[in-house]
Amino acid sequence: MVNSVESDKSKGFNIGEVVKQTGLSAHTLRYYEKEGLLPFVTKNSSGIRVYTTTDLRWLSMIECLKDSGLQIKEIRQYIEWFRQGDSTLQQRLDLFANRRKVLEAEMARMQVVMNKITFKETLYTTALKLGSLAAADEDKTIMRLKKKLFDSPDDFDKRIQEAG
Amino acid sequence: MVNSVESDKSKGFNIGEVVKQTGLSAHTLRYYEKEGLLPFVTKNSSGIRVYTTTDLRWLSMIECLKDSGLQIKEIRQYIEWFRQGDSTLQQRLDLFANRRKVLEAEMARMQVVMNKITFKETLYTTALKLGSLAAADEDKTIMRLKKKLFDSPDDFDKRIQEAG
DNA sequence: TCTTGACTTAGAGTTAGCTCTGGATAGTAT
DNA sequence: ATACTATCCAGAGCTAACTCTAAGTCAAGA
Repeated sequence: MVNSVESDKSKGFNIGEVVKQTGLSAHTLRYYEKEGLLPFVTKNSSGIRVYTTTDLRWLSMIECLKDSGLQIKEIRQYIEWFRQGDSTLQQRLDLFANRRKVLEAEMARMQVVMNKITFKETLYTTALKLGSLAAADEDKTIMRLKKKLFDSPDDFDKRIQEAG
Repeated sequence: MVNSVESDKSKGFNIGEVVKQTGLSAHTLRYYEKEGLLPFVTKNSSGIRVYTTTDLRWLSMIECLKDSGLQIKEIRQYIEWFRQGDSTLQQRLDLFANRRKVLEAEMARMQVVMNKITFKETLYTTALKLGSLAAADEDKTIMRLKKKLFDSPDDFDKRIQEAG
């Protein structure tokens, strides 16, 4: 066995194991640690990192916070708050409440983009069928769809109609 | 009047006008042009850029494509296809179809993140009410919510439960 | 013993997308 | 004419989040 740490799960995982489980690179794991994102990781007598299941849970949490749009330094701030205990409950609640608002706005934005992209997909499908983009632009079904999607009081939506 | 170009709309807009209308900086607009994203922008006899309404529509399109996750160079590729005319209809359709798939996946991912963040928000609201995170973790309502949200066959979701 | 391969460190390099600097020129207002 | 603002260009600098390099340590298998 090359990885003795790996074979005895009670002692935790070495970095190679964590790479396999998380999909993150060893470089990235060390980078996260340097940036203060994994303050619980310990090292054995040879100086080798030993990751526990708690560290793996933190990595999942970090992934979630990252996906929510948080930067590394903001995640570090959250972890520092966590380590300070119940005196920082309010700060952490504020952070999650803010994340939820940001995510909601982001998802609404993405829905708008999705509508536009879907319209373009339909437009180009018709263009291929008819042989030209100009013909598709004159197509009754396309014109009706365009009207339905973009003839709203939203100036931005109106501006996008003709390009591309 | 400082901006004579601005006051005569038939001649188009100068860069300052476009900055106001789009929220992009003049630097960014020149950068986009340098990167081949605005091949229709012309210059007057003094070398000053003159933007038309078509250019503004392209900027809206570029914003949409950027929001859909496309990189600058991929947007340039799209614009090159557009300029090549109907011979590239298939490529452009493929691009939009791919964008839709990517966006759908991204939105599904974001919904998962949203569930986790919303759970944390509820958890920390309860923690503040009860005075400690440990107490909130023992709370019946929280435990039921946690079970409902994360006791799925999804290993990832299970792993996240305890951290933070 | 030697090789293999995973690990260690500090620190340099990369990529995308801007963002800014400096110095010159152009156009308008008084 | 003077002052002021907007614009031009080339090119350097910045930030985030990695990503890699170099030089060396360590443990296990043949």
